[in-house]
Amino acid sequence: MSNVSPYSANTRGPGRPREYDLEEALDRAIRVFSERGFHAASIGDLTEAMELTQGSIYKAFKDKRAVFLAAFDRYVAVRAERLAEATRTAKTGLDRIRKLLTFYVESAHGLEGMQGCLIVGSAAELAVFDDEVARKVAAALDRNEVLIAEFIRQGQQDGSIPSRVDRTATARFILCLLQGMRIIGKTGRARKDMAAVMEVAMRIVS
Amino acid sequence: MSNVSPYSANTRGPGRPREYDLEEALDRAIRVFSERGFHAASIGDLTEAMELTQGSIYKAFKDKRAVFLAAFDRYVAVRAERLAEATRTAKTGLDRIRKLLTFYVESAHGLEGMQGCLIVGSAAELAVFDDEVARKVAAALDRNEVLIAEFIRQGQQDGSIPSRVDRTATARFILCLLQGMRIIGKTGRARKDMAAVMEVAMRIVS
DNA sequence: TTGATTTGGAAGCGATCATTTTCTATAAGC
DNA sequence: GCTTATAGAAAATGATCGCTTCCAAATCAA
Repeated sequence: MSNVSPYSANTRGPGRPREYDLEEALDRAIRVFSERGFHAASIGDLTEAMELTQGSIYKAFKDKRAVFLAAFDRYVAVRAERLAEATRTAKTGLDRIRKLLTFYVESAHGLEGMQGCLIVGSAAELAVFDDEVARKVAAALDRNEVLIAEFIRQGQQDGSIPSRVDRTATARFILCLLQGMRIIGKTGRARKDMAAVMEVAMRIVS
Repeated sequence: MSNVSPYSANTRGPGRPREYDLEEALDRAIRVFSERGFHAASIGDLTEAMELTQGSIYKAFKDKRAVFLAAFDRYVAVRAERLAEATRTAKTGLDRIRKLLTFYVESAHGLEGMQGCLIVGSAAELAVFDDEVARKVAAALDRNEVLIAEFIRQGQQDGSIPSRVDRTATARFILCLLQGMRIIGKTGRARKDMAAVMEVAMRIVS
């Protein structure tokens, strides 16, 4: 988790040191941007959530968009690490897929589900009018798709997933399903509803 | 398509008549809100796209949010009608599911895909902080879920879909997939990519 | 025709927004 | 200990936002 952000205070130069933890502040910014989106999140919302003054924010970031980009990068990195953790213990490719789906069931239900996914929100709100964000969103989705395809490949190699399964198409299919769960989760669904979706999805790779 | 909006000029009272078609204007508002989201869409964006002056907009609607709500309602109604059209000719329940998926493949790729879905965008941006929109979004998703479940039921009745398929879970599963396709489509995918996703999905009901 | 009523259009309003500036406090480097 | 550089806090700024007001134009009811 270290060096996730280029703003990490890994080098101490002269001057008064920060009194706050930047990654912690970014985690709070992530919540604000996820819930409200970029445009609806005001600097006031951010200062309140990050527990910083406007001055401190503008010392650390060029502008609101820079806060967003940093929050986005951290969100992608943190989620990737948590997903890696969640799937690490799996014995087979099929089990990795199951753990991946479980990870999203957990994220897409209840309060966390209603908080929403920053990638999904950014895709909906910014993909058309902000090229850099669009590229970041596309890259994050692609990485996920590649990861899923790799899980399927592992499963086909260890015999837990039938070889007739089309890796590329199925990986993209699961990617769509995951993002869809995040959208549905915005309306506040119960875990068991999401778990049922997952069980249906497992049929595809069995 | 008539009487889709309560603002339809179906009764002519006294006063100067409208010089523009309100549903046409709303269709343009739909595009703006879909692409940019509610908060990023300024009144200026709306006047330009709807080809109206600010005065005309505020004559027809209480405020920006009322424009949004009317656009949302129209979007839901128009999409429901188009979907009904697209699935009407189907002979079996399975065929209805196939046509439903095809309908979303068409909507989620290329330029229309990048324009995005107003329901998805509203879920991401407004579901947490606007109760009325949240209810509308949930209602629209529920109607879709019920429709899918009904298609599955028909398929099980006419023998085109196996009876072992769990109607409720599979309907919600397909709903997730459709919304996910809309998110992925925001990044500008090709039709064939979406069609491949659809083919994988068809395995679930075969 | 006349009065009532509504639209179209432009100018103007207060509020809020993101951002900058200004000042003091705190710490590192020489 | 002096310089330098950054942090923190608050006030101020300019721009943009959503919205209102005002007036001429257009139509209906009488």
